This record gives sequence, structure tokens and C-alpha cells, in this order.
Amino acid sequence: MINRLDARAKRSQKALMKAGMEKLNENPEATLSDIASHAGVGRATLYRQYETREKLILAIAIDCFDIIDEATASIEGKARNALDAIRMMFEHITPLTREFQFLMNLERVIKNDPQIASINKKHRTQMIDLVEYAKKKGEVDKAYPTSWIVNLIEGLFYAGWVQLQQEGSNPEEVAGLAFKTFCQGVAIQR
Amino acid sequence: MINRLDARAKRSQKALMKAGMEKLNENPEATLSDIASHAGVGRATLYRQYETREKLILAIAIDCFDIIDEATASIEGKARNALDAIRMMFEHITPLTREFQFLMNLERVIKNDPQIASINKKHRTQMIDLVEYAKKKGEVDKAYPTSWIVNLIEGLFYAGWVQLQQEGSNPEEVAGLAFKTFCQGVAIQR
DNA sequence: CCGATATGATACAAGTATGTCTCACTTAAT
DNA sequence: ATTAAGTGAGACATACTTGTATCATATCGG
Repeated sequence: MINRLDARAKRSQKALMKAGMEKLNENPEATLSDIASHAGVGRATLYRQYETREKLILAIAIDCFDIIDEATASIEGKARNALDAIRMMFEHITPLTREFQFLMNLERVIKNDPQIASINKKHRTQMIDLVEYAKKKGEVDKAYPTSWIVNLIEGLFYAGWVQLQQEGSNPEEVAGLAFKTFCQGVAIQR
Repeated sequence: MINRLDARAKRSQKALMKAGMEKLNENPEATLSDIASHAGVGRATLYRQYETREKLILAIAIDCFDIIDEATASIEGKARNALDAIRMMFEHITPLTREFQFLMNLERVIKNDPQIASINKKHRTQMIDLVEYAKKKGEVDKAYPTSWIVNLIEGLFYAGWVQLQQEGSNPEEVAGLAFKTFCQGVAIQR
């Protein structure tokens, strides 16, 4: 088993990614000095691990996507149907507030990177496929454009993120609210 | 009728606010040089009209709120019920993509200002009142927390904004999708 | 244990944004 | 037409961030 990285370098990277996520979530214009000192490493070390500011942001963003992918990996095998898969998406992604916030805030910075573009495209394609499958199975109303449903899910993640920022509500409860709203809305039917 | 501002100053301010909105929407870190030259005025003039970068951003943000307030002013008189008022909110605010984007992107910068805080608080209170009125009238499901409904509306604005960025869909259509989703969700009822 | 490698601290260069100031010139107000 | 005010252009000081380089020290891997 070949370890390409020295244990010290690995520690530095981990600390820098964590500090970067935190500081950049607080303020997307946080300086590399801020991030390095918050990580407890020298600024020079940051530059040794990440050539530029953008490379650091990119590394963190890719880590966020990995975490999301990992959280949703089990869905495909377990979901009983398309709607259940969407329910599980809310359940598994809603708790990842830091990752969601990071990707949302720094989208503008990272979206031009080809690797990020590729990941985004893959995710979007998966969502489109899932929604169209749900439509075909009669679980989702065909009257809505697929693109709207996909964007709606994004919007519900956002609403859930805001909700979690505001109060002492827990992710499970919020995910439930989001999914219920997704299915039946909030008006009284008559 | 007293005009406190010279016509030239008024022109400069108008051009700077417009250019600021555009440039800062493209890139929240746009420089004051960028904004001034895009507005067709000298950088010194920008500083004459707005003491600091933050003052400019603040002025634009307040203008955005004014535009939103203006767009929604007619609702109270016209709406037939609470749900209809919410429908009209989607209808009137969804087209204001530039204002929505600006307030969303620069929230972090402006939220510490007392004037902005006051406006935000007022808007939130109005939304809470509207939702609780809708609940009382049996138009909205009391099982949902009011805070969730308020955040949901914000999330649907966001989804609508994304939808309008992506395709050739028009605001009226998107507002309709958002409101229908708000009421009944997107799943097939059984 | 010892060689290789990462680190911290620091100095340094370069670029850039902010904010102030001045002055000649143009435009508005009455 | 005359006065008052705003403007454009540019110089200037300041501060800050990025990115590079160096060197003594500490830590890792084998």
C-alpha cells in the first residue's frame, strides 16, 4: 500500500480544508492568512499544499461533492420507488448544511473549472433521469416541466438550509417538511 | 418643490446604481473602478456620491427593496384571500430577477446594517402575519410551522430565479409553477 | 537511527483596491 | 450671463493580498 503523502502533509491538508470550509462559509473573501492561521499551520504550508487560492477552493468543493455522493450512494439500492428516492435525498442531504452552503456561496468561483462542470452535469443528469422516471411511473405530475421539478428540489434544499440556520429545528424534521411539501404543497385541499 | 440634488448628481447616482447592480451581480467583488467606468462616470465621482464601497452597495440594496415594495404594494387591496395574496406575490416578485439576485448575493455584506436589518425584519413580520392569517382562514395547513412556510416561499423564489436563468421560460409561467407547487406540490395524489 | 521531507517563520516583490486631494473644465440653476 | 456646483482626469499615499524564496528546525519513514 503506497502512501503518496507524508503524514504531516496529510494533516496539513485536512486542517486546511476544514479551516477553509469554515472561514469561507463565514466570508467568501476570507484571506489565505486567515485560513492558514485558523487551521493552525503557516501560510507557506498552505501554498505548499495548494498552488493558489482557487486550487484550495476547488479541493474543498470537490470534497463537498464527495461527501454528498457518499451520503446518497445508498439510496439507489434501498429506495422502493422514485418518490422514496427523492424522500431519501432530502433525508440525507439536508443535514449537510456546511457542504451545501459552501457549494452555493462559491458556485460562481468554481463553476468555470472543467472538473466541477463535469460533476455538476453528472448530478443534473441524474436528477433529470430520476424525475422523468418518477413521471413515467405516475408518481410525479407530468404537467410540470422536468427542469422545474429539479430546480424545485434545489429550492427546497435552500429553504431547508435557511430553516436550519434560523432555529433549533433538526435536520430530520426539516427534511420531512421539505419532502411533504414537495409531494402535496402546503395549502388545504378542497 | 425643493430639489436637493443637482441634475448632474442625480444622473450620476442613477448610472452608478444601475452599473453597480449589473457589475456586482456579475461578480460581487467587482471593483469600484469597474463600476464607475461601466457607468460612464469617473471614479472620483463615485466617491463623491457614495463615501465608501459599502455605502454604494447599501444604496442599491435599499433601492431593490423599494422596487419590491412597490411591486407588491397593490396586493393588499386586490387579493381576494390570503392564498390569492401569496399567488400575487409570486406573480409580482418573480420577474424581479436582478433585484432578487442582488439581495441574495450581497446579503452577507449588507445584513449588518441597521437600516437593512429593519427592512428585513419588517418583511419577515409581514410574511409571518400573512401565513398565520392564511392558516387561520383554513387556506394553509396548520401542520406546517409558520417559519417553514415563510422559508419555503423564499426557496420557491430561488427555484424560480434559477429556472429563469436557465431557459427561455417567462416569469408569468414560472410564477404560476411556483404557486401551484406551493399549493399542491408535484406528486400525484392517490 | 538517519536521511528525506515537511514545516514555521520571515523577508520580499509585485500587483491592486481603497480612499483623498487637486485643478481645469463643463454644466446646471436662476 | 453669472455664479455655484458637479465632473473627469490623474497623482498620491496606504494598506492589503497574493505568491515566491530561504533556512533553521521538527518530524516522518524505513
